[in-house]
Amino acid sequence: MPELAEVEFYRKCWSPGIGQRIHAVRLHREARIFCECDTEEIAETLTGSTLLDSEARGKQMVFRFSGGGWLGIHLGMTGKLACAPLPYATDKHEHLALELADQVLVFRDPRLFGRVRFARSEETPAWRKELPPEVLSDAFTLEALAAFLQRRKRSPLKAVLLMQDRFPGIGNWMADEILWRVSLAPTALAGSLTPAQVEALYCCLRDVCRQAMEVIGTDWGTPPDDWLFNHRWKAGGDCPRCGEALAREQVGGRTSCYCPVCQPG
DNA sequence: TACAATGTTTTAAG
DNA sequence: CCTTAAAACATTGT
Repeated sequence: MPELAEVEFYRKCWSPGIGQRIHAVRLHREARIFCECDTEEIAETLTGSTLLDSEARGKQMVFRFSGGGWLGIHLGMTGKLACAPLPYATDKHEHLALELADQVLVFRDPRLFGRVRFARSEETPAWRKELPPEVLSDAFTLEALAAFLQRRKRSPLKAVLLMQDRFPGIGNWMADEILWRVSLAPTALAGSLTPAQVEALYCCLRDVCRQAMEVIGTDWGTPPDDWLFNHRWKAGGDCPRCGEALAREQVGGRTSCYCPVCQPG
């Protein structure tokens, strides 16, 4: 489920815990999401510590704790964060719970595609330092985009936009939204764009990210009806621009929704 | 029943 | 070494 703006929304779900002491840590040590972690170290470090702050970069979140704890969370396809009042009922898909005085911060993920990383250190851990530039940052330049498209010139645009090492936070719906707005077919090869098309793509990329953060990242609002977003999810939708029936096709291993009229292949 | 689901990673092939 | 495509992962809902 979560892409750039949804991740930002979920990150803030734990903000009620900032400045609060963690009284107890419960985790499913055998869950796949902890396969890169020392779960003993997590419980040991976080119990009695205080949640200091959090930050999202693309789909990668990090929560910082007193005592040097760095908790990295990736939500995968079905992960969610929530803050619930105590007492509360747990369930089998909950893998991590941080109990505060009268609330609990929970991470649940039925499909287990999410990942947790952890470090205990004063310095920023390597896995947090080595992140690609955000799409909305100054470091994300038109030139960098053009160079990347050239490097992946034989791949379909849809597949390229999903590459997190260049477009952190972009996921299936955002990639479709971007390509629909810029009127490029998901199957168009990355190396086939004119300079003008590359520049248009650059602008749409940033616009979609910016607007998604405003609409969804703050309070999970519904985007305006002139976005592809509201029409793309199930078969039978019509293009909000021209009214044509939207098409769905596997591109880059994912179902892509597009308008065959506005985005001719 | 069978398939698809807002995501990565690994493997294999070119 | 680099790029690209496909399979695998685990579970739920249609």
